[in-house]
Amino acid sequence: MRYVMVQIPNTPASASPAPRSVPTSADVARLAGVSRATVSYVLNNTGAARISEPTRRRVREAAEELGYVPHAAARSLRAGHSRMVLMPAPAFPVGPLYGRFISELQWALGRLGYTVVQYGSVGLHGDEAARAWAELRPVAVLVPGSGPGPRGVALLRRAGARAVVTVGPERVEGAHAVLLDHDGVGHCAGAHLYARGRRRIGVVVPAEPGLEPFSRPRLAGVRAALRGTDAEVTELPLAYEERAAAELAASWRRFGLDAVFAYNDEYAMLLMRALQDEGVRIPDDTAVLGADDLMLGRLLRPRLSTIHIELPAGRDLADLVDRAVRDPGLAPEAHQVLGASVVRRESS
Amino acid sequence: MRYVMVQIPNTPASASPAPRSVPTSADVARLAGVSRATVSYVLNNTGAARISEPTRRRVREAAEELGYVPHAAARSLRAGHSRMVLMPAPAFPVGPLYGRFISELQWALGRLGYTVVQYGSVGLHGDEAARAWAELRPVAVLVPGSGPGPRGVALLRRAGARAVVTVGPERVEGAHAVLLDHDGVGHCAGAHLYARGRRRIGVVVPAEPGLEPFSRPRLAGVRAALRGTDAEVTELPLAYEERAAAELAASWRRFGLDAVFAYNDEYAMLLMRALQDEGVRIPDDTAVLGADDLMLGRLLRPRLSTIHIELPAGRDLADLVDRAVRDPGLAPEAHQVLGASVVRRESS
DNA sequence: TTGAAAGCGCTACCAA
DNA sequence: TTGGTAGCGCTTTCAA
Repeated sequence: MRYVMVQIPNTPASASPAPRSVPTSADVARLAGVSRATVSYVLNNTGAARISEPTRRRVREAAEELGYVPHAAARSLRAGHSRMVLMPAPAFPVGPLYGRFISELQWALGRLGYTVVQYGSVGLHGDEAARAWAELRPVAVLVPGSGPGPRGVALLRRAGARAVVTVGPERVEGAHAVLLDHDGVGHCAGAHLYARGRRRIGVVVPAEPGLEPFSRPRLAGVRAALRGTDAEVTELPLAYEERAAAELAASWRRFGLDAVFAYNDEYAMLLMRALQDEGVRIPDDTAVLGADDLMLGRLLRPRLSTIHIELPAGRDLADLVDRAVRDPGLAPEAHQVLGASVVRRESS
Repeated sequence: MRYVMVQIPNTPASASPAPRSVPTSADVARLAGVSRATVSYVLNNTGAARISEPTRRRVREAAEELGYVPHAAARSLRAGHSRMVLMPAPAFPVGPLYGRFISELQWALGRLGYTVVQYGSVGLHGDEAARAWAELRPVAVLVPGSGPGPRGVALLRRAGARAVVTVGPERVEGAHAVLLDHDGVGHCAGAHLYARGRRRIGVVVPAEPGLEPFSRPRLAGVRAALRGTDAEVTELPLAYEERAAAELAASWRRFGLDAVFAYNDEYAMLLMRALQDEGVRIPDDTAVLGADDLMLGRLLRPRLSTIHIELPAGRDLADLVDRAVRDPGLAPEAHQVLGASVVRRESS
């Protein structure tokens, strides 16, 4: 079905008024009968007690009357810096876990006086994206997922970014890094399944593009956990579609797997359903393990075992950004996020 | 468990170099031995063939060498307008449906030469938020959910926004509106359940804050669909937690409901599981109907009936924004989004 | 073919 | 206690 926009008749009253020009501080000054400097002093509460109360009132009233709003770009141009923290909007589909993390982070940065802006750099890649971000002269850049290369980071720093922080699986030269330990997630999964006596272990790798930075380390972590044991790891590419899951399940017995780590809870649900439809018993024939500890895992039957992931607290990350901004000489640090832990339920 | 940041020792090589000042077009001009005007001409390809090729090369090389990146704020200050489309980041948790919509929209606006910026205005409300947005002097503002009031819209327009578009359930004076027809979703749900012979119909209303703009109209739509019939509607507040669902399910028989419209597929899954655990047969005792047509509905047993929602195509919305920007005199239009349709599976 | 200079809106220094 | 003014980085008109 094709979506169609249907225009609804407007009430005559809603015709827009003639567009006037945007009021500036000069307009406010004129109306209040003072200079632009005075306006600036009053509206920013600088030079504190040095402006008389009547003047202040006149200025404020004039600003109110004109609907004056300061021009952020002009202000930061003059100031030579901004309080903007730029966050490229991630290209991959974000789950609820990550969404909450972003919210919390924005809130924490807001408390510290920063303005968080998510920039949709669709279609831009690598250094090109970094260039686009640099044009905005953010005071800090917070890049989720696999970000710019070292050249991009250098570019951003030259453009005045006092901190570049990547949040993802790998470290980038010149940038602070919050390393999301996806290897650890995989390791945790592998160790758990091994401890449960499983030896032929499948690992789902999403076919969707953009998830490689997460899926690769998770797979590698499973491999690492089982290295030197008698267990065997099989990589299972899987698209997030019913058909793909059904096909995988149809050839399941051929793989001879007694366990599968399904990348996350959503893929686990998809696969588990397909396996059940195929008559595979869970966990008797095959154990299924998810990750992210989403609500839906608790609602499945058998209840889904999962890897609980503790993301960095938004406050901590905000503090890191703030520290780096205040002290740009601060050598880029790498921080390892801890927090992968098994939540065993019924599927493993 | 508390998350902890662990600092990893740095390689000595990663110490940051002395921070130099940000190169400007004047620096480029100096290095290339030309004037700033020439630099501007070359880097923007203006005044087309009027600069000699050798000069162009010198300028480009100088820019490259310095890592020059133009200053967007200075540029738009001079130009008197920007190409920034501001989108307040929604406060409510966005589902995959909405996430895809945003992506598509960003892409489409990007194609039209706009820069999409999501602004995290956590903690700001109403006119205060509008003021914060206005400071950025966006050329257009695209507000998802329940946005600013008429005063906020007026403020934005005075600050130079050539288009204010709300995407949500209600219309705001002075703004273009894309009306997401949540009433229609509820209506569709009510009509379907009635047609299936159900007469005592529950409607889940999420207890989570921020979802009211969607849940209220959906409830109202169900009521509207059943007005004048012998069917009865019961409002069921429900938090997105297992316990809450279990409690609701425990007292289910007391309600005597033979159908429930569960707000969306996720709440439906939550409730359906609780009902099944309670021994309620679906759909025999109670029909369950979700909304949003997510993948997970297809994976439930019985398969979840749902309301498929066709969101506006990003391209269409981008076109609306573009039209409004090009012709600011354009009277605010309201567009009704069509596209609620039943997908009957097994749960109803 | 290139340069000089004005000015976008704002703030901060210095003078009155 | 208030005003004049320079200048942030950029583009664009006018002159050379």
